Amino acid sequence: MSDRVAKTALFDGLVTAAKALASGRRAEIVDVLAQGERSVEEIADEIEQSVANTSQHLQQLLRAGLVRTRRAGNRVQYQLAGPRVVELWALLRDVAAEHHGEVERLAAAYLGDRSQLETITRAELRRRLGRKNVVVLDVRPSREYDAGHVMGALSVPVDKLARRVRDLPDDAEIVAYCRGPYCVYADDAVRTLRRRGRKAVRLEDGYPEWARAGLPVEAGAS
Amino acid sequence: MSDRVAKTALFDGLVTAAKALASGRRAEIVDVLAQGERSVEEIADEIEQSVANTSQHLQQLLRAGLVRTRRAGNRVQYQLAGPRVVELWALLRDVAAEHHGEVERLAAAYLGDRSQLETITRAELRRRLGRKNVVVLDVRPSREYDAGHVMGALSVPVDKLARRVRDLPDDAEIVAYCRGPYCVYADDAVRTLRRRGRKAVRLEDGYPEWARAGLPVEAGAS
DNA sequence: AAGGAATTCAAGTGATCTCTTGAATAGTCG
DNA sequence: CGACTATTCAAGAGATCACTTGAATTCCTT
Repeated sequence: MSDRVAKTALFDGLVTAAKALASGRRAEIVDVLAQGERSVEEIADEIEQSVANTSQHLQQLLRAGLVRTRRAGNRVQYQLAGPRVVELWALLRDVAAEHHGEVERLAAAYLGDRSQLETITRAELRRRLGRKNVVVLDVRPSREYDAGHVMGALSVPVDKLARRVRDLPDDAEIVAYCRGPYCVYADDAVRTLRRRGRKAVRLEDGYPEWARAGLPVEAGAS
Repeated sequence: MSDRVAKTALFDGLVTAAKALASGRRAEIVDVLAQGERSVEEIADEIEQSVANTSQHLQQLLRAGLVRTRRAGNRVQYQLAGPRVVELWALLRDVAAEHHGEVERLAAAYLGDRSQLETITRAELRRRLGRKNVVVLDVRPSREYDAGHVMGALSVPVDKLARRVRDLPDDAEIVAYCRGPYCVYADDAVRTLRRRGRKAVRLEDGYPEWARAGLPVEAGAS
């Protein structure tokens, strides 16, 4: 085999992970799986694609080794193959945000105007953790909270937030977080809370990044 | 604009860097540019593609923001847009090696049997740096050495190694490095040296990774 | 062992990607 | 200012990709 052929094959191989993530739909899948394992149908639902199409995307992620399966009852549960995958997805996003101007405009179109929403870093949240009158709110679906959440956080899924605002201490500073930097839930939560006169900010990214950074987490229902 | 349309566009946008790196040829380009800036023709030569095709690949990398240009004399010099790009390429490679079994086989086909070649980590090289009778050999083309190399390394391009073996101290332990973990130069160098009875090992990765890790470097001709 | 739900497979269509060829452009240097 | 060279553009061929539809598997449950 000539050197050129072998080198071509090697670099084409080294690039499998990029190929696997070179589709917005597969990136969405990785983003969801970073919150915990899911069946094919649940993923299809989340990314709003047909089950057949979703299954094919999952096969590709599987072939690239980014994802693993496990049978549970009569469904197949997919999960990320390891922490490096979350890392890769995060870096990819960051590079796009840093080097590809377009992203900002697209984010604004999907998330709305964020300029009024204050964010804090993981380090800052870490510092505030456990302080009196700081409340950390996990606004993801409760199943994701159960699978793992920031130590001491309360589970209040966005769609239930309006009804539960009154349960939160009046004078608390509220920090909301959700799936990641481009997840709408925390934005919506902060807007809802501020409209009701609460002090609320959002964590700049989400649970997967917090966990990956080795910061304190816990699991289980509230 | 519906949420689904906006979300689709956002995730498609977040994935631009993956798309840009989803081609083995473009990955080769990034790998070369990690050694320093190059003109289109030089890159075309390195990746063994036509100039027109190479130019188009470069335009794609440019549009994704992974690469920058600068005019120098009557040619255009391309360079990587920032250190995150090297980081991304390295992570991509690592994930492929870790999760995609195929890579090992492809690497063996291109690089030959590596099982006899001892490697050391950056940390280990760092420790040996400056010790008596340890010689660090940069076996890349001398231009790449000039652009930046491991502190204290000697420049001996592989194609000149055979002639210069006798200049190396007899009893030295030799550490060779080149462009990265899948670069042939250091492998060839170590094989040549061992055939001649020298103690030689290779650094597990290359100069870009060393520099990115903030380890001691210097620039300029020897 | 049969019924049934979840998942995967297969085939087809339109869009996108890679590389080629040949020509156009732009910018430097004499 | 004009010639020359490096780079880019444009159009086209063949391969690959994303999604659809409809059917086939698989394997749990009863």
